[in-house]
Amino acid sequence: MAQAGTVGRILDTAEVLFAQKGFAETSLRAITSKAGVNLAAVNYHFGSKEALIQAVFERFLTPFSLALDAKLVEMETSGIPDTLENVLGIVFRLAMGTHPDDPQRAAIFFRLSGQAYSQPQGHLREYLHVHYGAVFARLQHHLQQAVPGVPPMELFWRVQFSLGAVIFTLSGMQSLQSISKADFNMDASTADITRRLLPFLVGGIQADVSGLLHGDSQGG
Amino acid sequence: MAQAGTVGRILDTAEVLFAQKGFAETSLRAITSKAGVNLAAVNYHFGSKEALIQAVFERFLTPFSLALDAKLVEMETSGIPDTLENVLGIVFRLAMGTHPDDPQRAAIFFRLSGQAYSQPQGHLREYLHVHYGAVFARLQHHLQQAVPGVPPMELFWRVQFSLGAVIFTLSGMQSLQSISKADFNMDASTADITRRLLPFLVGGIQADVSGLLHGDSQGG
DNA sequence: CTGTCAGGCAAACGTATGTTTGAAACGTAT
DNA sequence: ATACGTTTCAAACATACGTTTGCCTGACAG
Repeated sequence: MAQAGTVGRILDTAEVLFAQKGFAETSLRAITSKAGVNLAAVNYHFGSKEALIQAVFERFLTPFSLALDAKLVEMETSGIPDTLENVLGIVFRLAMGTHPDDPQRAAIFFRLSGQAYSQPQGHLREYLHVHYGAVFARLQHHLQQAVPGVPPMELFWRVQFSLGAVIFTLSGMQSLQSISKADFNMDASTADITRRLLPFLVGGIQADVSGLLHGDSQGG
Repeated sequence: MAQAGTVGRILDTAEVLFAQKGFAETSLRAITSKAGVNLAAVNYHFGSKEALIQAVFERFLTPFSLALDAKLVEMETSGIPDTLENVLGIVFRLAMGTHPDDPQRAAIFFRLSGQAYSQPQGHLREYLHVHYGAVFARLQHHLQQAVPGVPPMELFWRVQFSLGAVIFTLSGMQSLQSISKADFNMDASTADITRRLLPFLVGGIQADVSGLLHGDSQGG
């Protein structure tokens, strides 16, 4: 969280604020004042606010994407079986561990992803699909190996459902924590939640496909 | 979609725009111009933008909440067993059917819920918890009957995961549809997705709880 | 006809935002 | 020391927003 230059400080601060409050609700003035840099620095170094958002994602997703790809390849070569637990475990550990120094970084990662997907126009969504679609396809392929009984189309949607469960939960974790604390008198950390998420996702993805025998071809 | 008075037209339009673009990104000018009413009408009839948001939710959630409560009571009295399929089926059919004339209304319902939960400050979230917490508790109770083997704390989180899967997917359905169409050359309707969601959620909620034998007490 | 009042209207107000500007400060090579 | 490209800075700009204002309309009661 203590990058030297102006660019780094802007990215560090923007990343946190975007995750906390969303893109539209985070003003450049809020970023620059908290980062201790001049307001004009954003437009000078990045060009626009939208470019800054893109830069934040690039800094986040590129290392994650590369690491995930490497881990999946490593899994193939070393003959580790394609089980849901293995594949999803890789994703989770990677998301949690891209920045081991900061335990809250994983929450930021998921919250940012959630903000990106929630974007109405979907500019960012398309950007993500273009730049990181290959890794996503490889991930989906491994999941498909894990559950060959689930048609590809069905798996596609179940991955989306899983994404929703992860991102939505971790995005709203602050509020949910207060609720769970009130109802159950218990605290819950990010690691706690991800530990609970894994069996839920496994159960959902490998659920029975009876009663879904309609248009589940696997074209294109 | 064609309510008579100015108030109704504002609510109808605001509901759609809020669901499409979110609260902050939807200006009063956009609402009033699309609704064909004067800009000042919102502040005149509702007092403020935040009050309008609250009014939109109230109009949406009150009938849904009442209907859900009635359906759950009806289920108790008529002796229908508390299975996940039954309970979740009620919720889905109700969400789809609160406004049978408009098939897209269900998507709006879920998207609005997603926007509410994504709200950073959580004002709306607290409002929802206060006004509709009882129905939610009853729903959770029935789910608990369906999966007695899952500890209450675990069930609480799995319901949150399920909410995430539902809301996230249906919120981003427009973008997802284009992706699924590109990758699988298939279209997907809201009814399609909810049909796919049910087995996923059932599988996730009733998943094995082995390996989660930590602090799963059920205090307060 | 007159008075009253809720509702509708165009216009303006104050504020916050993203962006741009022009000058000052800095580092570096000549 | 001088010149030059880069970076920083305070200030302003244009725009969009939520909200408020003052006037107008139209119906209805006296």
